[in-house]
Amino acid sequence: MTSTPDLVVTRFAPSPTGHLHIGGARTALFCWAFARRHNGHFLLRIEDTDQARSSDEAARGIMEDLAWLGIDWDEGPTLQYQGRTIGGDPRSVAPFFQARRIDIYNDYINRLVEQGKAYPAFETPEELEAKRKAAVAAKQTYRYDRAALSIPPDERIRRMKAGEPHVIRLMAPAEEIVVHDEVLGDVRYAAGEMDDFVIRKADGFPTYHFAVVIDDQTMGITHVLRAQEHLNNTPRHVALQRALGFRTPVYAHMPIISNMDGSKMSKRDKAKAARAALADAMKKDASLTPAALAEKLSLDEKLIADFIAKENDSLDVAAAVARVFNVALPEIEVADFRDAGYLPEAIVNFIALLGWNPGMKLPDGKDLEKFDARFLAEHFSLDRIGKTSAKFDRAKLLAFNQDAIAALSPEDFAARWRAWCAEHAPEVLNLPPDRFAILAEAVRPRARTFRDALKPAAFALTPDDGYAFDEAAVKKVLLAPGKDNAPRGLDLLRDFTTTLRDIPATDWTPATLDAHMATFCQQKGVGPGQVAQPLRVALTGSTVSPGIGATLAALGRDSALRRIDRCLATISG
RNA sequence: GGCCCCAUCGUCUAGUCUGGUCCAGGACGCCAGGUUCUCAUCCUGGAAACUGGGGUUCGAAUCCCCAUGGGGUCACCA
Repeated sequence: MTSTPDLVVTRFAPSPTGHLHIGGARTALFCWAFARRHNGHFLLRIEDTDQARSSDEAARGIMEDLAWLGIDWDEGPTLQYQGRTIGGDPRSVAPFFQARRIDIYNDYINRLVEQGKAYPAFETPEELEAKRKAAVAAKQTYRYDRAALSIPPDERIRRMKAGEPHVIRLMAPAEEIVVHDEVLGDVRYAAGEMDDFVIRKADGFPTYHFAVVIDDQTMGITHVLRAQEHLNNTPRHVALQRALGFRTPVYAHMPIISNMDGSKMSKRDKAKAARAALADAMKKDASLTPAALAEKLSLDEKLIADFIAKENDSLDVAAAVARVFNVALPEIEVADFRDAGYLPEAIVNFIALLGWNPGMKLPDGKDLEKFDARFLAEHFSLDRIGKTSAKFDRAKLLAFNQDAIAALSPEDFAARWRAWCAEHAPEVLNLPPDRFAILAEAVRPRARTFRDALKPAAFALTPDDGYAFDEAAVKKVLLAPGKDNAPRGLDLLRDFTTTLRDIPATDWTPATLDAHMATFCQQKGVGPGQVAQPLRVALTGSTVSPGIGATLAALGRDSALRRIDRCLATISG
C-alpha cells in the first residue's frame, strides 16, 4: 500500500439497500467537498454486510445517483458515466465491497479474541430478546449481561472452534470515552455506558461497527463526516480503535435533515402518502376493495391488503397508487428528485445549505446562498457546519430549482428538458426541433421543474381537433360585446386571422407574430388583450397560455390556422 | 425511560467562539401594490424571531447555571 502522509481521505459508505437518500446525498457531498478542498481523495465504500437486504443493483443505483449529482469518487468501485470512468484504486486499498473483505475482518477478530479483548457468546437472538424485554418491563436499561463470560475461557474457545453458533462481542472498556467532534466539540460518555456489543454476527459477517473501524483504518480514512444519528455509535468505534491499536480519525457529525413536521425523512413517507390517498379513494368509492385494487394496480391482493393495514410499506404499491390515482408522492431519494425534474445543481446548492453556510456577503450586502459544486470544493469547511437539525423545505427547493432553470441558456434548457422528456414524457419529442425550442422557451418561466413544464406545454401536444373550447371563455371572450364599442372577440379574431394568413411560414416566429398583432391592434384601436384572448381561446380552448406570439409559433403556422378555422366553424353567432 | 445532541422570523440561516457597530440582516414562503395580452416571470413594499428564568457585566442574541422544548440513539440493521 502506498500512502502519502498528509493525504486527506474522506469516505461515503452507503449500504446498498435501495436508492440514495437525499440525506445521504448531502453527507456524500460534504465528504466530497472536504476532500476537494484539501486536495485529498474521496472514497466510496459499499457496506453490504447485511446479506439479506443488500443488492448489486442498489449499489449501482447509488453510484449513478452520485454521478448524476456531479459527486465523483477518486477511489471505489468503478462506474462508466457519460463516457468517463469514475472510481478506481490508486492506493491499493480495495476491495470496496465489505462482503469481499471478510478475511480481513476475521484476522482482526481472531487477534482480539486471542488477546482476550473479545469473546464468543452463545445466546440465541430469542434469548437476548427475552432478556431485553424483561429489562424494559422492569424499567431497566438493557445491557448485555456478560453471561458468556461465566463460561470458562477454555470451554468458550473450544465450543467456538467446534462450530457452535456464536457471535463475537467486544469487551467494553471500563473507562470514560471522550469523542472529539469538529462540529460538536468534546462529547463525553461515562464509563459503564457501553455494553459488550457484537462485532461479528452468527453468520460470520462483521457488524457495521466493526467493519467500519477496520475499513477506515485499512483504507487510510482521515476524516469521517456523517450525520448526527451516528454520534452515539462513535464511542464504540473509538473503543474498537483503542482495542485494536488504531488511530482515531477526525470526526465531524452534521445535523439531521427532517420533514417539515419534524419527523425523520424516510422512504416510508412515500408509503404514508400513498396510503392516505388510497384511504381517500376507498372512502369515495366503495367498490374499491383490495381485490378490485389488485386488478387496478396489477399487484398481489395480499400485498395491497397488508399495505392498507400498515403491515408493509411496499414501494411498489406506493408507486402504483401514485400512478393510477395520479397523486404526487413526496420526493425522498435522489432518484425521486431526478424523476420529478429537478436540476442536480439546484439539489446540490440546496442540500449544501442544509447544515452548512458560506457566511459570505454579496456586494449588495445580501447573504451569498447561490453557489455551485466548484464553489463548495473551494470553500467548504468543517467549522461552518451548523449544529441544529434542518427541516427540508420543498418550497424553497422549488424556488432554487426555478432559479436554476432561469439561469440556463435557452439552448441548455431546451437540451436538458428534451433529455428529461425522453425518459419521462416521450410524446413531447414528437414536435419538430424548431417548434420544440420555441415551446421550451415559452414554458420556461412557467415551470419550477421539468415535470411542471408539461402542464403549460400541453396545448401544443394535443391534436388540432382534440381539445374543447371552454364554455365560459367562449362566452366571455368571443361572444360578449366588446368594451367601449369595440368589436366582439369573435369578429376581431376573424379579422386578425386574415392578417395571419398573409404571414409566411418563414416569418412565423414569436417576435414577428407579436409585432403583427401589435400593428393590428393599433390599426383597430383596441388593446392587445382584446385580440390575444380570443386568439388564445381559439388556439388552446382556454384563456391561459404562454405569450400569444409564442403560442402561435409553438403550434406552427398550419396547426395554428387549422385550430382557428375549427374555432370559427364551431363557434357561431 | 437511560444516554447523547441541539435551541435566532412559519422554514433555511447571518450574527454567538473574539459581549457594545443588532430596537437582530438575508433567502424561501406569506400579504399588499406595480409591470404585462391571460397564466407565469419580473419589480417595489410589508408583517414576521433572539424558548423561559436566574446569574456575570457599565452593557448579553452572544458567557455561565437551571428549567422547558425539540431531536437522536439504545439490534446478531447500517
